[in-house]
Amino acid sequence: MTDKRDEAETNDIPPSALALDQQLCFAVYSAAHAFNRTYKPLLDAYGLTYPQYIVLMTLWEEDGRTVKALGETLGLDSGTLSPLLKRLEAAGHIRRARDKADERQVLITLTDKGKAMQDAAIGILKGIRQATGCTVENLQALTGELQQLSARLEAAARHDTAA
Amino acid sequence: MTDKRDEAETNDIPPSALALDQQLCFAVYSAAHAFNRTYKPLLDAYGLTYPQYIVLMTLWEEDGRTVKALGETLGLDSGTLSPLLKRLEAAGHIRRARDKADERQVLITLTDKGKAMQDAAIGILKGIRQATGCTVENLQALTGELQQLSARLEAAARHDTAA
DNA sequence: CAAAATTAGATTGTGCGCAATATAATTTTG
DNA sequence: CAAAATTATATTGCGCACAATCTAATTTTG
Repeated sequence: MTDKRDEAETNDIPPSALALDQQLCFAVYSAAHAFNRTYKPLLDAYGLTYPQYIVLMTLWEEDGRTVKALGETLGLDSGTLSPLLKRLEAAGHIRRARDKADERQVLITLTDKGKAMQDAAIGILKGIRQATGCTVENLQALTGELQQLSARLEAAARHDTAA
Repeated sequence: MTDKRDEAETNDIPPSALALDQQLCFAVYSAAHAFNRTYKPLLDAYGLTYPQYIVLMTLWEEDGRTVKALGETLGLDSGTLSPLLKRLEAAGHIRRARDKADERQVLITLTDKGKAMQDAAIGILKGIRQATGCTVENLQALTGELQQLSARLEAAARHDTAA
């Protein structure tokens, strides 16, 4: 067993490594699409998309957040959130209002309709869990590994950009 | 330890389960974005997007495929692929030509430029592996788990649609 | 073989997702 | 306190992603 010699262990790339079905990035990309396709019929019943749904989830955890705070939690910028939030407002789930204290900020608050969606979310969550076919422990383990992976990828991106 | 009683094990949902950071779907969604952000600077150098890149990867494995075959491999439909393939053709990476034997089909073939990108892909792959901070074994294990997850999600979606 | 059904792609419309830019409000500095 | 820098959000443009629809080609059926 050769011990890890710094980068040596990541540098021996066999030709077969370019095969699509061996790449983690593609497995993640496909799983994201698979989740989206699973959520779609469940969310269509409420006229929501998955990104809109996770915005509501964020607000259920803490209402009255700014657009910036939502963006940091979800990893999305204003170019994505601004129109999305307008659609959520048009659908009656949220209200958008400039902060009186700092008019640069827009505070997002749930309407009664937006709060009520939380009840439906329990049912949706059950449907998704069943579709994954995973035990709760299995779900938690995989979730944790992906969170670590994302953190490392973002850290690497930050390093390269900063350098 | 209570044995699994059919659905019982998936039905006890504590309120905290709606927390965003406990959801596998969001971990997958975030990891997909993180990968995309990591790939972007590497692919920008060649004027490619990640979806365009995986189309090329598919063609490196087997050239001369139809749009439908590409769509089945990648999980994408013609609404996504048609314009994407036109951009890849405009950039000189592929050629599109109707099949003489069956004029409904369009055969996609790599140009020399498209084949040459395969050399650059090795370097990109190294950069990505380093950014993940994972060992090869770790990458393979996670990839396998996600492939199983996607398969179960797609199977569940197919069941529900068919029923 | 002609009508009906199926199949492959392309097109249109809507909604992300993000870079680049613009605008307005606030904070920092000289 | 006024000019400069920073901050928060909005807008624009481009590229996925997918449902719905359309056209043309092929296959199936009567």
